Amino acid sequence: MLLENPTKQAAVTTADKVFEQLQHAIVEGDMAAGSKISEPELAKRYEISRSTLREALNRLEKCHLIERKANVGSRVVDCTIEGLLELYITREALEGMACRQAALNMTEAEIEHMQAMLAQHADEKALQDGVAYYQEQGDVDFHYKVILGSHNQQLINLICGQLYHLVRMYRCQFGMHSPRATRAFREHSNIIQAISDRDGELAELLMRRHIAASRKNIEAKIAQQNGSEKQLTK
Amino acid sequence: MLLENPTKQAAVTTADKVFEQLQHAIVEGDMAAGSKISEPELAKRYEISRSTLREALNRLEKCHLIERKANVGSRVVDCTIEGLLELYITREALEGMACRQAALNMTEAEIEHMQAMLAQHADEKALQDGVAYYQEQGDVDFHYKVILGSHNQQLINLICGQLYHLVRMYRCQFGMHSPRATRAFREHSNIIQAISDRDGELAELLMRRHIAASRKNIEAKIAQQNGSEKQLTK
DNA sequence: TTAAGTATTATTGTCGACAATATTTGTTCT
DNA sequence: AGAACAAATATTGTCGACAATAATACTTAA
Repeated sequence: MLLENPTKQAAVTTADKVFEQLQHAIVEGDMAAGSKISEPELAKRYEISRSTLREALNRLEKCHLIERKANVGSRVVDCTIEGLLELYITREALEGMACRQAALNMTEAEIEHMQAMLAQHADEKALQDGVAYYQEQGDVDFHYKVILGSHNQQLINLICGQLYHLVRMYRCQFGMHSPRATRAFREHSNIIQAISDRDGELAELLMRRHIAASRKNIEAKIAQQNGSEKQLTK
Repeated sequence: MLLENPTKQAAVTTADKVFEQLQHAIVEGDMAAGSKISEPELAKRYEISRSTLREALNRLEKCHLIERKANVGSRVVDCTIEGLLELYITREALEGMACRQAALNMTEAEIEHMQAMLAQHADEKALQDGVAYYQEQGDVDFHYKVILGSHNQQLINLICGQLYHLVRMYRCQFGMHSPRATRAFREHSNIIQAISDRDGELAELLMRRHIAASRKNIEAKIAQQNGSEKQLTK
């Protein structure tokens, strides 16, 4: 089975479980982006006390899914185009470096495993051409493997523990399903090659271009959406 | 007056104040790195309830100064050489990108202000040659200005709100006072020039080299310390 | 004496109530 | 009628107590 987030550990406390539920609700848009959060109401809905709810809210704040102001309260972050661009620029920096480190630090076994994963995705792609889900999951898996391969706990925490929740939120809310299957596959392949060659500089460059391409793809889709919306409301 | 952290806002709630005190205590080493945190004891010492202490602990965890395990408790992060290297590699990625964005997004007024600041530091340097404090503060100010100049809230939050607390902690605990005054000054000068020329690519490259140089400087110092320690214990 | 198991203690997680602050509603004056 | 001020309401911040889990100390058996 493919993990949603390779860095997360089992939710043992009730605050953990509520945190995960709220996380899903925010990412999927069940809790509207930008909406205010009422502690008494949420606590009642999840049948927990405000203390443990606040504990859960603190974790949501840690991965930048909500924002708190003293004596005022919490709001779900809102998804803006500016925010999306900022997020992808940050990803470019962090994942680019992670990829460079992966080229330096990954074990041969890890590299072989990633190559096998890519081959498997290639088969699935050939089989279920057009079905975006596996490709989507494949993309996420690929990026996680590279990040973990950096063997840099700081980078791993920042990207997997914080940024990726926001990335998933934007993907859900803007309805992105990474439809650049064949091109992304080729890019992944080239990146793995660079890592396998232990060419950190090239690996970083390729990863940055890969993410930049993804960003531009999303930008185009948003521009397109805005265009059709304008036509509808006209 | 020079701000310690340009992104922080006034501490209004008592949890905020305790958070700041604990932050100082951890950064300066008054709370030993790696030591366990007893909630009842700390709450008693600061004369607050456990609830507000836990609120403060949550913020400390947000900037990676403590680590929590469910049903076990919190520990102050420990300063290892590996952690230091990971931190600087992450800085290289994030501040490099911030510098590139600053070259694209800073206003002319901001650039002029930064040039003026550099000139002032030059005077101070000439006047108080050898006094490292102002140079240290100058370095911090310079980096903050560049980061804020990126106009990228994501980068600003990550670097100023999270990484820099750890950076200060390492600087304090390892007794670093950035003694590469003249060289750092020249590097700052070149970076500002690149920003002023709106050359994002060069700006990023120079910033990355600047941070890498700082990292190597610290590495050398640590190696030197270890050497003398070995001699002492021999 | 050591090891394992059990009982005890201490620490963390969760709860409901109160205090302090912000927001809303209602009133009064211009 | 609109704006400014005041009262009432609701929300967040803080507190102390209880429940659940982990760490410790003790007892017992091999």
